[in-house]
Amino acid sequence: MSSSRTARERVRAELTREITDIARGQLATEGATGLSLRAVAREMGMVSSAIYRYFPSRDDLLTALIIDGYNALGEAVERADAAVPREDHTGRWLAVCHAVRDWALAHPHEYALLYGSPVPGYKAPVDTVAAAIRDTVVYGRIVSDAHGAGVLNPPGGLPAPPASFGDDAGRVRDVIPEVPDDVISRALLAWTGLFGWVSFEIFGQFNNAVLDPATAFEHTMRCHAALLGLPV
Amino acid sequence: MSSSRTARERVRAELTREITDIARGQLATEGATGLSLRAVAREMGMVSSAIYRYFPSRDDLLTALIIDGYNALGEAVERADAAVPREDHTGRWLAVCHAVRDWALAHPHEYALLYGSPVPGYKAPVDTVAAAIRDTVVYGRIVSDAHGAGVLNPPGGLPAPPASFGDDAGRVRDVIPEVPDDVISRALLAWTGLFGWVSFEIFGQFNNAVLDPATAFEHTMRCHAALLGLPV
DNA sequence: ACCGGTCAAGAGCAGTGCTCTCTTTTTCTT
DNA sequence: AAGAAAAAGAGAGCACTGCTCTTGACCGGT
Repeated sequence: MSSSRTARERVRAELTREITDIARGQLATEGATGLSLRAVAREMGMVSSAIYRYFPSRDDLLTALIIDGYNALGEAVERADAAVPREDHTGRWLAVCHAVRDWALAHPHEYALLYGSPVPGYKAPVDTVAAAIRDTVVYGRIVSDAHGAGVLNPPGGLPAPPASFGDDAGRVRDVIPEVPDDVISRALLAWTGLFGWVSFEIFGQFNNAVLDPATAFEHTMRCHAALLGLPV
Repeated sequence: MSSSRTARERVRAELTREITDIARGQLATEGATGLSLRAVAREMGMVSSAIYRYFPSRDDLLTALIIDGYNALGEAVERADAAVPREDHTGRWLAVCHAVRDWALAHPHEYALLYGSPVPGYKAPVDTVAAAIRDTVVYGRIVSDAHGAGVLNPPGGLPAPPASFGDDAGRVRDVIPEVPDDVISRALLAWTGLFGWVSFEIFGQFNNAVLDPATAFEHTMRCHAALLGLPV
């Protein structure tokens, strides 16, 4: 019977969840390298070796946390996008920007795990990629929708992407369907600009020069919207 | 006599340098968290406790490496800028962009140390800040020169920064002197965009979508130049 | 009633940062 | 020049880490 099997399976799932929860707590307070399997076990009243029944190594636990993080961020971004009328493309872009920044501010260590230096000796398994692009997919749909609605009106004077960009543009088109190369190029600029800003802020790169980042962020993201061609 | 004093001081300076060199090597191959004082000592034929005569803690060693890294990057950026005619502001900007990217590609772990997640429990001492802004100072001078020469011609349609941005703009003006708020705002956008791109590339955030990053990077930085108002 | 799979527990290995003490070497002072 | 003082190396040791292996308990299906 599957119910008897689930009896065991269920406590296993619950323990697994408890482990990741405690680990996430440690991550939040100590950061990625401060995450200790033994400390997690201690907090659970378990012996350290028992954890290995659930996660074969520390890296596997980290991977679980990374996937959770990507999903949490992706969900926040999805929710922010969904709260804005579909045809308000600029509003959707700004909502996504704020969702990313707010989530990063609320979970700096998790953000660092996702978008900071990769943990040394750690290579992201394929499982993470699907979760990793959740936010990107939302963003791609906004750009795609705006282009489809014919509201993209980029400022003049921008150089056109070289023909050799076509191959990469084709691959990026998987997440930003049906837009020409130059839109893809500008979309990449805005996307890297968003995360570049947030990373600067979270990682303390502004060196006390920007004390009111909320204001500067809002305005910079508005500029990015204008560069993309969104109406501002 | 100072020469007798330097006898000891000199071997001390040399050993200090040897420690940082070996540590940098470990950093390059293993990454920041893989850096081990004991391993450094072993490689020097020293006993681990002796290292503590030179660096009171692992974090202090890391700080030294961070300062070295900022200086190395800053120097690369300064050289790249100096190799371009002063009045070719666009060329200087592109030279700086390529210098940053090339240095990051050549020293990914060091780049991660500087611009990735801050090492947990580690906060940058004040000493690092001076070294940290070397590249920024070069960049600021380019923007300042271009504005002074009257060649900045940004595309229309960009929103103007809000008045509340003025305070932060004033502080940023320390490194980008004598330019109005809107130029500072655009300069911040380009600067964060540059590092956002490089971080995405170095940290593997492009997820196999951008296989020819050199081309896309060059074009994106050209776009940033145009947005700044530089002639392209 | 038994038997096979699952799990917790504990000991143990190799490694880490760091501290303390002890000895040797070098430098400064008298 | 001799002795005091400062600096540096060596080594043992503490508390911690990830991880492995073995042992013994429990639990569900035949």
